[in-house]
Amino acid sequence: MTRSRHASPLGFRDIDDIAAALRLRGERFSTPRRLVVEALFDADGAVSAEHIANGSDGRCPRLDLTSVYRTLDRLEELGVVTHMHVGHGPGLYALTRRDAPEYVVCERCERVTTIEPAQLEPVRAFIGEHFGYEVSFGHFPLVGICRACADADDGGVV
Amino acid sequence: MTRSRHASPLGFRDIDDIAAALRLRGERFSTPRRLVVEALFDADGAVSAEHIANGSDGRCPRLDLTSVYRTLDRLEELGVVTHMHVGHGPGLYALTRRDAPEYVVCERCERVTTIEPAQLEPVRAFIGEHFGYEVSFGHFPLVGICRACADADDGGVV
DNA sequence: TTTTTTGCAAAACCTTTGCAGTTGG
DNA sequence: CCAACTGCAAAGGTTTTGCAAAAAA
Repeated sequence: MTRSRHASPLGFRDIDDIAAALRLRGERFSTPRRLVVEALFDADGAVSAEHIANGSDGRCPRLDLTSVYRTLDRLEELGVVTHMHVGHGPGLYALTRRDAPEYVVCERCERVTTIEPAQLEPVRAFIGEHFGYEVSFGHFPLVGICRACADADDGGVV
Repeated sequence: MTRSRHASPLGFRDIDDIAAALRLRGERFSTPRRLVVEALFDADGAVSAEHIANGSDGRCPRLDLTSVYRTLDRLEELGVVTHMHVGHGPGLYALTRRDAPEYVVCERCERVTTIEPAQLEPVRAFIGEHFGYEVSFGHFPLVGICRACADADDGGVV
């Protein structure tokens, strides 16, 4: 099993890895920055800046929202963080994954499903061929109705 | 050619049609509302509330932004208007088309391409089958890079 | 005349900017 | 010590809400 040290789903293995990347660029790894990164490691999926600023729902000390946004911006420039836009809500941030996932979001319940880019290759090819666009669903996810919500409709409306 | 009176691409044929629909619901067809509707008829594609409020680039009198938003909301409830979200910008409004078009937007130049829903049926089927979502691209359009911008990249970056 | 609609002001929401003080290295 | 970072305050862009004045029917 001589696998790469980067076999994990994350581009950066741990907090120290990210701290090192920051220091390498002359940036500092302050307490607020550490808290933001920890919040992202702890998070179950993508979270809003406010979620992080509020202490990940009480799991860590509160931070200033501005600092969180600034930290997330820096981390995104570094490639450590990626954000996406779900519906009308705030931007959602997550640690960058090496395989750059794409998403489908339910516009009813906001459920987010992660998809491996390779699985969407047929869609990308079709749209490229027929309409001349190179589409991607990492920043602005696909939007639709998930099966559960569709089934709920059947029960309620029909 | 005994086609339906509704053969036009619009669900409502003209301004009087919309005025009638409003009055039918006990609503009034005021001057501001008429101006909003005229702006939509005049518009080349979907436009922002601000574009309408500012008089569609001088082609009609200025209106209060709030009233424009309220009018657009009412018209949307009536089914006369539909809005969509393009990138990070403001919502864009257009008269509802009977064939409910879908869109692809270039995230670089904001070019919006209209697509007949039938043409995207293969995409819808694929995503429904593989991921269990009924997707649509009328409210949150597909996002990608158009050919022109992709070609520009080739020139500049390579 | 009566009910709806308007316009203005203010606020809500998400995000960015400016700046003085704090902190990491 | 000094550059980088933080927190606060304020503002920017989009949209919503409250309310008194105006207008439609």
